[in-house]
Amino acid sequence: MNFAIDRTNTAQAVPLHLEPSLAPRKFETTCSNCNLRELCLPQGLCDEDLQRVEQIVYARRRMKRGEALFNAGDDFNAIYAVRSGFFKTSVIDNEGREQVTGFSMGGELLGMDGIGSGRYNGTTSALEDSEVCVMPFSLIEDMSREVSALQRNLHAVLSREVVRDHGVMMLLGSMRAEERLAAFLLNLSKRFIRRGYSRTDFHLRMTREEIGSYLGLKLETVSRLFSKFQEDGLIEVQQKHVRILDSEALERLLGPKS
Amino acid sequence: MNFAIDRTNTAQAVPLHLEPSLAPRKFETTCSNCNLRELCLPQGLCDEDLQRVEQIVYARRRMKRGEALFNAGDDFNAIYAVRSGFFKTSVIDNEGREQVTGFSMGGELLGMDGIGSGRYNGTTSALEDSEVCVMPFSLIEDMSREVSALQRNLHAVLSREVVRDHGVMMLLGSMRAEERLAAFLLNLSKRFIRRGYSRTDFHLRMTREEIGSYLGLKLETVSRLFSKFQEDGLIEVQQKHVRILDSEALERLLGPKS
DNA sequence: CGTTGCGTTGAATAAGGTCAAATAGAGTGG
DNA sequence: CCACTCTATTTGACCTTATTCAACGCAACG
Repeated sequence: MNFAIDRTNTAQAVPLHLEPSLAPRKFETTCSNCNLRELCLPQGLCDEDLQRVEQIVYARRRMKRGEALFNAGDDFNAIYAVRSGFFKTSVIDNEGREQVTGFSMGGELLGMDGIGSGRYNGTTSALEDSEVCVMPFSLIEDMSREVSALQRNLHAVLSREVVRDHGVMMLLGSMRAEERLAAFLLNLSKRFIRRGYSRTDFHLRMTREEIGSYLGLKLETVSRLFSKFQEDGLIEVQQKHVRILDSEALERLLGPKS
Repeated sequence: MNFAIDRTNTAQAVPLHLEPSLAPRKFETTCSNCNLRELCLPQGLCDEDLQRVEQIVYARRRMKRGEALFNAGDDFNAIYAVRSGFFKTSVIDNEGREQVTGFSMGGELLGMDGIGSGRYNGTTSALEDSEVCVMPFSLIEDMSREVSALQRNLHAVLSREVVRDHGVMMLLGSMRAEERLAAFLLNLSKRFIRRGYSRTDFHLRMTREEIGSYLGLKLETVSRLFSKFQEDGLIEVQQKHVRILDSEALERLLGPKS
């Protein structure tokens, strides 16, 4: 296993997929005045550190719905922070089966699966028109040697990704279908709240099939469960729009085996 | 979410669970002459860096079978490298269900799930008498600011943990029971090979129930599959001893859906 | 040599998957 | 703006897989 990452070029590096027009420049929105700051890599940094860290954002990239931010196997250069929009990440096995490993929204980081091997392990694509901050990883490494608060945050972010994944394993390995969907909805709700959206009303950006893949269920099962939750008065669903009517009951579903 | 890690004490830190007898000292076996070096944190380091990095190993800890290295919720101080033995890590949900998230053997690192929150997220315990190297995380952070090869390795290790977890999600979310067990056996085999053990003959240190938890199956299902694989001439099982007779056939099981 | 934990096996059951058909929307080009 | 297509979703009927419940065997250990 070889994880030589090309770090001969750092600040000068121009990832191939970036248009020249996206070369380094001052952005209207910097980390300092980004409203996602406290959910993102610069979380908790003091002003001075923040000034330095925002230099890491080498570019912005706008994505259209359906577009891939990176594909499994692509050379790893950068990690990305979601500035707006919604993403899914998935891995494909030898037989072509897709497993969605996560959905990402504002402030969350993408591409960390590429650090270890120098190639992205999964494919990440936009589920709606989106924008990301491009952060060349070599810059992050350089700067985190100097700004220890950044170093700490980077480690924390990586570690929390591991913790998140263990939660998904629990979901996939130990929960029944109903519980999985309830956990999924509550998790989305919680993340929307932190971003200032409604805790009860939201628009799912992913299909039933993508939800199913993430939850280890077939799309028909997901659809049936949505209908069942609706019949039971827990939620209201119409296509991609969901309203949570009784979140306590959803929480209870996660509870005792019933 | 708060991930303040106490780093007021670094080299002086004496984690509470360490006996005074385990205070820093020269070890018979250092990283430099550890045969697991290339599977572990110091992978690929030059001699000079290695000298410095082996200072990180603050102590060794011997573990008896069944003993917990750390429990979910314990304060996070250190990550651990397995020097010998075998471990399982699991998380427990609100309703007391256990999900095994991984099994670890020589050279693999434990406890990285604690970095983000300052508390270990899962419980790791020894499945046989074992020994670990104790590496206080604050030392690792300090040194990885100075030794960039260490920094790179730390990031790589964390990232590979994420990749590994995504593989498990694929297994749990998309594979059928037979495929899961086949994948499990082949994965163990591969890891044993790298450590110089037989690729075909090994002793499972975990129970059927623990295998089942890891694979998202019930222990009876695991037992039946072992029997079936044996009937089909793929393996020979007797209790915890397994011999792989036809690894190509196991590989094929992972293949097309049959 | 009984106890205890772990593993195996069988029969019945339930949960979710598969297959199929109908419907509803969203997007597209005329 | 409307008709048309294509895709996503819903729902039903049936089937398969893995679980549940239960009994029994085995091996280690005091």
